[in-house]
Amino acid sequence: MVRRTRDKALETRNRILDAAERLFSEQGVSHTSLADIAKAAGVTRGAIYWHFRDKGEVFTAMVDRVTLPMDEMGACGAGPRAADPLGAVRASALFVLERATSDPQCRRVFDVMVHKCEYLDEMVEVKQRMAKSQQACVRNAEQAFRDAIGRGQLPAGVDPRLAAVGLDALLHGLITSWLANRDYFPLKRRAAAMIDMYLDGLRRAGPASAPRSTTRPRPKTARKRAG
Amino acid sequence: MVRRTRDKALETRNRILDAAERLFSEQGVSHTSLADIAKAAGVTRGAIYWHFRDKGEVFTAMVDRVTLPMDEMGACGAGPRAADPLGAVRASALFVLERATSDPQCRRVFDVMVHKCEYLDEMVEVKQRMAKSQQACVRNAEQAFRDAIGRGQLPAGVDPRLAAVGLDALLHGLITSWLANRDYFPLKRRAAAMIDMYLDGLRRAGPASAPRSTTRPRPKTARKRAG
DNA sequence: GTTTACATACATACACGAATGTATGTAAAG
DNA sequence: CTTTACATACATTCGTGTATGTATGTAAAC
Repeated sequence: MVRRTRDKALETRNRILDAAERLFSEQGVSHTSLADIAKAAGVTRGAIYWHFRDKGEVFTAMVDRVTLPMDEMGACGAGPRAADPLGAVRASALFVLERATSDPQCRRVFDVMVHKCEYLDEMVEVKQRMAKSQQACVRNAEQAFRDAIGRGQLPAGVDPRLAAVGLDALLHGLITSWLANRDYFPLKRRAAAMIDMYLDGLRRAGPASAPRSTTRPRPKTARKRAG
Repeated sequence: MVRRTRDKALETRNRILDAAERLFSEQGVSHTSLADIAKAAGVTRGAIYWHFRDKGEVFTAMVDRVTLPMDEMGACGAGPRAADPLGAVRASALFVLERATSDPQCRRVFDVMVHKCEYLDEMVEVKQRMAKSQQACVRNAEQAFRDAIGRGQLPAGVDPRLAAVGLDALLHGLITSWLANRDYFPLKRRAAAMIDMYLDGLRRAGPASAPRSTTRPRPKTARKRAG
């Protein structure tokens, strides 16, 4: 069995990536050899070396096939012309969690990216892909929060940047924890409640929102600079 | 140079772990060989095999040396007898972030655990260590929130479990994102503001905290079960 | 306080498989 | 007939595990 037509070749390429996706998710990236992938895909290593330069290229190609959870955040239109920016953020966040928990391929690949690979210098491409995804998420949320303040949906005391970074961290933390142990928290069922809890907290924030805690640290005479 | 006394042997063991910590953090776990570690520690592989069974044991020993960020959460006394449970949570959370950002060894090891190793079946010990740390954090926060409701520090509408999981996710997400890219957000400087934003949100939560968003999805006739 | 006997704390050397990259073969598509 | 899309074969490196050597600490016997 040798040369197939162009589309057959593409199909072979996808079978390789499918196999890589499964094996990476089962055994981790560095513990999966190209021989393993070839065997699982029903081809030889020669086929892999024809389509990709090395394992790193297989990995990035596998990642490039899917839409990451946070990518949904930038997609959902929370632009300045949206009538309900806060609602858009809510919908986007729910979409992110929905995709992360329900789309099997997205879930598998993201799990590999978070828990089954090591980020060294050679992984810059994938790392930057993730960083871009995150930055888009934060920027979008920040803009939406700013708009929400302008439209009176949020009090002026809210720091849009802080709120956006917090939302991103919350989503990221939820997804990664849930992927590490799905019994830990029923993320799908409680996703809406979690997002609403966070957004409601912003909505009700007072202008001078200082905690009234009694054990709050007294202001020291000399304050250390924190970087 | 051969057999040193007992304390010299312990020193050798620590030098091996120090080298492993550095190399794991620089090159990742699976891309670091025992020969690399031995060379960096100024010993031979024989010394490593004397102190540890294999690389996995080196890794877990390295992890066991340090206190993880979330471990601080369980340590800070937020027990039922605390007069100010919410303040205790705040202090604990700040302590977690402070340790994660300021203690170089904690930061390095946690970075390795999060971004520089792959969690396969063989890594159960370390994975469970992390899970335990997280569960203790959530349990502690949940109890504190419950106490806070009892003492009137939080409105009764707050779901303690939800708030605790959210806080843990927020902390975890902040730390991991910051470790991946420290320029992304000045975590040390804004840690207190971030925690206060979250806790203030809980404090001001109304009893029926339904979002007033106009783009909120209409209730469908048939609701999908979310698991 | 030597000597004996053994355990400790490594260093050295070797044997093996595993993984990679490359070079080459080859049959079908265009 | 050339290029494509692989398969096959080979060379080499790398990492591991283990076996073995060996000098020292250490404790007891005498």
